[in-house]
Amino acid sequence: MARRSDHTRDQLHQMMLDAARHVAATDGPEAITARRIAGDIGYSPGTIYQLFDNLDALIVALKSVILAEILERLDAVNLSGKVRADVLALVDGYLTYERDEPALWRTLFDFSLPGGSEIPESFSHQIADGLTRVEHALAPLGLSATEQATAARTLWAGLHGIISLARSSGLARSGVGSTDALARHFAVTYLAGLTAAA
Amino acid sequence: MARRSDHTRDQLHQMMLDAARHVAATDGPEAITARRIAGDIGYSPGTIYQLFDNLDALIVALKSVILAEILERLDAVNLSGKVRADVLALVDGYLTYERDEPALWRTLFDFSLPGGSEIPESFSHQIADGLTRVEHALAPLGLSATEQATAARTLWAGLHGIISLARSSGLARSGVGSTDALARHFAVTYLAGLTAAA
DNA sequence: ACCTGAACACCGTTCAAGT
DNA sequence: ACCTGAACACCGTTCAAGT
Repeated sequence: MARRSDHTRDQLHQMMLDAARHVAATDGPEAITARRIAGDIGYSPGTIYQLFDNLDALIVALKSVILAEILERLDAVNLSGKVRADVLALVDGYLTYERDEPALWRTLFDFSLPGGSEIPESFSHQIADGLTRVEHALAPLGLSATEQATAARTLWAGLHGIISLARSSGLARSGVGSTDALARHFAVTYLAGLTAAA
Repeated sequence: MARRSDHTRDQLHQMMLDAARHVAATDGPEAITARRIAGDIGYSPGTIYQLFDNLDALIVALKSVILAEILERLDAVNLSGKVRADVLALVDGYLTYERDEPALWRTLFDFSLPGGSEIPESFSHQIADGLTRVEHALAPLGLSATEQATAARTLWAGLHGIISLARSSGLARSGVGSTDALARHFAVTYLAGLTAAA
């Protein structure tokens, strides 16, 4: 058998990404295999390699989809102009995504690609996009461009670390409150430090 | 062939851990395979399963070794009683380990185990140990026990997030300085926020 | 041109067989 | 009792063969 052309190249690409997202969300990123994805869309494993260089490339593309979903959450936040409230709203949006789709969050951050896999251009671009949202929320502080960029990155990374360690090593324990409380404490305290220094 | 008893059970356990550490440090955690570890110590793959339930259990044991090495770095820091300097010294110790042994750092944090793998008791205990070091550095601030525990966890997780994202997505870019600078900025600013609030 | 599916070189893990 | 190594059920990836 061969030569079906039931779907265009773009359709096939999308079907594979959709299948991969579903598998990751349902059974975790480690359940993404060439045979599984191909089977789920009714094609043979070999077909994947017509659309992607290899399975890692498909997973990287999926990561990009997930990151875009997180950015959507951040975009849904209406900025009030009050820095503290706006940063907390962004933090909440991020926390909410992680709670809604823990397996996808894990696919994005917890599932590292083997060896010296390159960070694709588009990926860095998306991260920069997310950081821009945070910078907007910080704008009323009137920091210098460098300070603002540094602050956005620190907030982003700090929040990431709290969620990451909470998931993998039970960081939030006995009396220090929930992960959410820790994340909010971090954001508020860091902001206090920023303004105290200025 | 069979029944060699060239080594005791404990020796074999240690040899496997040593081999795994060497493989991870040299070729990364993904290079740890049963055949590779067994071959490196001159045994057959099956022997591994006499010492460990499965390969993941061996990797978890290796993670514990790596975490212990990090704790050693923190222990090597002499506390002066000046909070800012002491916290920065701990941060430096941590950053130094990551720079000295990036592949081992990756083995500990970047290499997640499949599925619902449990966090072993001893692991949480080691993390708590590390947090205690940070709490000691914070002691002069005279925070309540809860505040101190929260602050130590926030510093630990925030630093982790900065290193983690710096490695995986080029967080430190254009004008915001190095990962080290970002880490120090975070620690100093968070501490400023802590004392400003008090 | 597009797709298949068998084949290759790997995995983790098990377990009968050997000493 | 301890260890082997072939075997099983998986991987990712390739590519001759089919339409």
